[in-house]
Amino acid sequence: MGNVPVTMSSTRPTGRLPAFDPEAGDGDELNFCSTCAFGEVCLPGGFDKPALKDLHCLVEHVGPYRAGDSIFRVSEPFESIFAVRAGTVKTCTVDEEGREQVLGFHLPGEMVGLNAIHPARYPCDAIALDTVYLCRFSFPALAMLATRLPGIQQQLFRLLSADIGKAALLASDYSANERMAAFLILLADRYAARGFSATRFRLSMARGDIANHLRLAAETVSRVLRRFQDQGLIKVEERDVELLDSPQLRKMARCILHG
Amino acid sequence: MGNVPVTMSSTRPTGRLPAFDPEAGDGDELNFCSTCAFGEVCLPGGFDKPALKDLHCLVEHVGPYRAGDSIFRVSEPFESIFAVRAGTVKTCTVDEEGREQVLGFHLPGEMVGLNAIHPARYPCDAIALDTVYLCRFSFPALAMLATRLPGIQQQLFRLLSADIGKAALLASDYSANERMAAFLILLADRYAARGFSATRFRLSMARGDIANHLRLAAETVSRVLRRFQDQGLIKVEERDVELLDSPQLRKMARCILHG
DNA sequence: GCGTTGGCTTGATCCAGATCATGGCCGGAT
DNA sequence: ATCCGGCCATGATCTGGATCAAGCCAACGC
Repeated sequence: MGNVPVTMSSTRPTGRLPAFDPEAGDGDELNFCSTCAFGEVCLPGGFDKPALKDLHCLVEHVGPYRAGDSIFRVSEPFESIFAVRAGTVKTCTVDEEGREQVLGFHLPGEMVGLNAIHPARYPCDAIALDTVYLCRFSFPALAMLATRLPGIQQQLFRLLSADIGKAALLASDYSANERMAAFLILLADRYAARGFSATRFRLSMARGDIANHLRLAAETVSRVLRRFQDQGLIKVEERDVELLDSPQLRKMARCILHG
Repeated sequence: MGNVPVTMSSTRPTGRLPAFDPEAGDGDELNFCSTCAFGEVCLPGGFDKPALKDLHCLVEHVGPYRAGDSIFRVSEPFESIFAVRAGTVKTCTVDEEGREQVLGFHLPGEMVGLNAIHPARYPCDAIALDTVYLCRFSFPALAMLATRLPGIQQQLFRLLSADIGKAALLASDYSANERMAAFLILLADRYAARGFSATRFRLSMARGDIANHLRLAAETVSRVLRRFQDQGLIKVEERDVELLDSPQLRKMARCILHG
């Protein structure tokens, strides 16, 4: 692994808070999750010390992956699920005409690979969009542990169930404005849930990826972002975004975020 | 429950195979799943007899529901998941403008309610489209049982994971023809997996529901079905469909069904 | 230096499918 | 019988966003 120059955010003042140092010690087996920065999110709850110790034996810290590296590829046999510790992961399928289909983006604290349990093979590619560090969980081992620790089983059920809902969100038929607003608000909420800024963050994915994910043309994404900026809703500079009027954006997106 | 006149299919010769009689005895606790017609599908695997007995204590047969009856409503507290024994269930959300959004249709042998685990409340309505019989599983009890029986835990993980993939399918951006073809082929495959005819079946949902689910206008659904019929791909009569050229339909849909 | 390449923006045009309007059919209520 | 409402089909028109085309800019290799 050696000495890795972690240049997570280079110059501009983004919302990234504590300069996460993945090379720091993982802590002892009783509280590694607290140094893992997102441990209490990906496997929360008041686990007692033996439970944490069991988890610690199970998890494997992997990375760094560089932008463009693949974490797993479609049709590889399913073995592990991953939690993002740092960076952003894109999951996507490629149909036989070579057209890419972006399934989603995974931020720090979120899981990747849950959709592979059923087919027992990864149904999609997982690609690092920037410098990515992961926690890797052998799924068979995790499932075995879950039979002993109901809290972990419960958390796995919750994570899986939540992903069903997430996947359904984007399935509906809404306007380009509504979809873009919902995308920005969802990102903001997810960053906020992880302790990052909810108003300033970096779009680690290319415009084309956003477009693909929202089922729009890249040109439309450009135009909608510009429109939002002209209306004073956001400020865009390269890939850095600042939400200037989140309430208004949320209002535009409320039909998608239902509730 | 009394003597219920089960008129599952009234006159026309659909693909429905064995006239399922939900009033028949549920069998003893050692093999109730074999009389439940779909038991080996919703909870398959070679469970030993004690496992089956445990399951039997857990499951509750409910129904009949009539067309339009709700099985659960959005925001009701989550308590149970359901397996469809007979009939078709539609799940849908309604946004605050009153616009309906059809999430999916659930055929015999399929589960309903898995997306409610995470929010701990049902995130959608579940509506019977015709005469519906269900198996009801208390989820807390099922989860508890799953800690003792790894096979059941495994199956729950698989079901949840499969639903993520299913939800992602319709999320992509394809033409009306492709979406309609995929819809028909998926229905055929799902019926086939349950032992029904893969070429003749009944669309228990209204055209408007299909349209909504596929993010099309009802008029477009009409036109596409007519076009398919004119091309000799299918034969439509009211809500009964016969697939005349499944390979061609599958070819049209292959980009959605990826693989 | 210069050309190249990839990501992004902007304008002009086009089209699949939405929307609007109409009418037919069927089944249940009066 | 008659009415009414839900469902479905079909033709005419409209439009949001895709597509095509052109150009900008920064990073990179030679």
